[in-house]
Amino acid sequence: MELAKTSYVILGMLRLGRRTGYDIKALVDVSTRFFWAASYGQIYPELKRLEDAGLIAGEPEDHGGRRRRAFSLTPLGEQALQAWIASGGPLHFELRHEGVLRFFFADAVGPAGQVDLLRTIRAEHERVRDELTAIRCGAEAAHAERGERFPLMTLEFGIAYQEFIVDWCSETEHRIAGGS
Amino acid sequence: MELAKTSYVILGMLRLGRRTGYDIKALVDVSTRFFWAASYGQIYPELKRLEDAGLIAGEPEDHGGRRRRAFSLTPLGEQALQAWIASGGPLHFELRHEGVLRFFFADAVGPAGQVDLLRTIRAEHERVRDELTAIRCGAEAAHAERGERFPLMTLEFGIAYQEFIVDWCSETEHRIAGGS
DNA sequence: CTGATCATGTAATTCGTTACATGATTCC
DNA sequence: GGAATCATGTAACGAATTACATGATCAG
Repeated sequence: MELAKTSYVILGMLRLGRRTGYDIKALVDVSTRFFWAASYGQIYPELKRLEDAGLIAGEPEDHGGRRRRAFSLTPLGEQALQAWIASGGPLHFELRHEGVLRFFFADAVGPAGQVDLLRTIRAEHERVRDELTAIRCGAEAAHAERGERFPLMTLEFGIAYQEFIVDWCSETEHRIAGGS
Repeated sequence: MELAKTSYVILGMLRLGRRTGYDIKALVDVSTRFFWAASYGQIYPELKRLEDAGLIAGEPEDHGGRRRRAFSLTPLGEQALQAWIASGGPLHFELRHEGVLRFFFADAVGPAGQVDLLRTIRAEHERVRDELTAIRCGAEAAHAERGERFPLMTLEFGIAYQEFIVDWCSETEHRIAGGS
C-alpha cells in the first residue's frame, strides 16, 4: 500500500500527540508549508483513509463542550512513518519559481525592467525570510520543552535558504545596474 | 485575458525564433525545467490557445520532407511577454521537497537514519548540480553567439542553488555525526 | 532494415487549491 | 450581541503528469 507524500505530513504531525484535522492544518501552516503545503481538502479525506488503513486511530473528544475528533498514531502508523524517513530511493523534488522564470527570459526587457524584477523577487524572499524568523522563537521553545531538534534545524535551513536567494538577488542587481 | 504561467514559457521560447511544440519541449527540458517544468500535455493544447488568442502564429513547414508546424511570436505575443516580465505583483513560488519534509520529522529515527537521509538528499542535489554543470557549455555558446545573457545567469544561479543545499547537507551531516 | 529521433496529439488520472456550507463556542 | 476562532467536511475546479496512439524520417 503506497501512501501519498501528504499522508506522511499527517503521520508526522500526529507523532507528537493527539491532534484534530484542524490542528494539523494549523501546524502545517506554520511549519512544513514552506516545503510541503497541505489544505483541508487533502487533510480530511486523508485522515479517513489513514484510519481505514489502521495507521491512525480517531476518537471523539469533548474539548470544552465542543465536539471534535482527535487522532493519534497507531504502532503501525509509527512504523510506516519511520520506514518512510529512513528508506532510500529518489526524493520528490519540485520547484516552481515564477521569478526565476521571468528572469530567464529577461533579455526581452531593458535594464530597468531587469532590476525591477530582481527587486520584486528579493522583496518576496525577504518577506518569507522574515515570516520564518518570526516563527523561530516558537520552534526554540518546542525544542527546549519537548527535545525535538529537527523542526528547529529545518527552520534554520529555511531561513538560510531564503537568505541565499535574497543575497543572489542583491548581487545580481548590482551586477546589472553596474552595466556589466 | 489571463494567461497561465506555462503560456509564458512558450512565448519566451518562441521569442528567439520559430519553433515546433517538440522543439519547445526539448528546450524546456534543458533549461526552465528546473524551476518551471512543462509536458506535451500542456504544450500542445496551450499552443492552440495562444494561436487562437493571436499571440503566436503557426505555419506548416517542410523540414526535410517531414511535416510539422512551427510557431513564432506575433507583435501582440511579444508585448504580452514583456508586460509579464516587467509587471510587479506577487510571484508564484512553490517548493515541494520530500527530503526536507523527512528531515523535519527525523526526530522519529536514530542518528544513523538521520545521516543516511542527509546523504540521500545530498546525492540528489549533487546529481542535479552535475546535470546543470553539463549544460553550461551550451549556454555559454548561446550567450556568445546570440548575446542572450539571462539564460546563462539563470543557469549559474541554479548551480549555486544546488551547491547551497549540498553544502548545507554536508555541514549538517557532520553536526549530527559529531554528536552535537 | 531497424532502432533512434522527430513530430503531434489526446485521454485518463492524480494532485491539490478554492470556495462553499454548516454550526458551535469563546472573547470582547 | 457580534466577531473571531474552532471544527468538519465536500464540490467544483484547475494544473500538470503519465501513458498511450500514431506515423514519418534519419543514421547506422
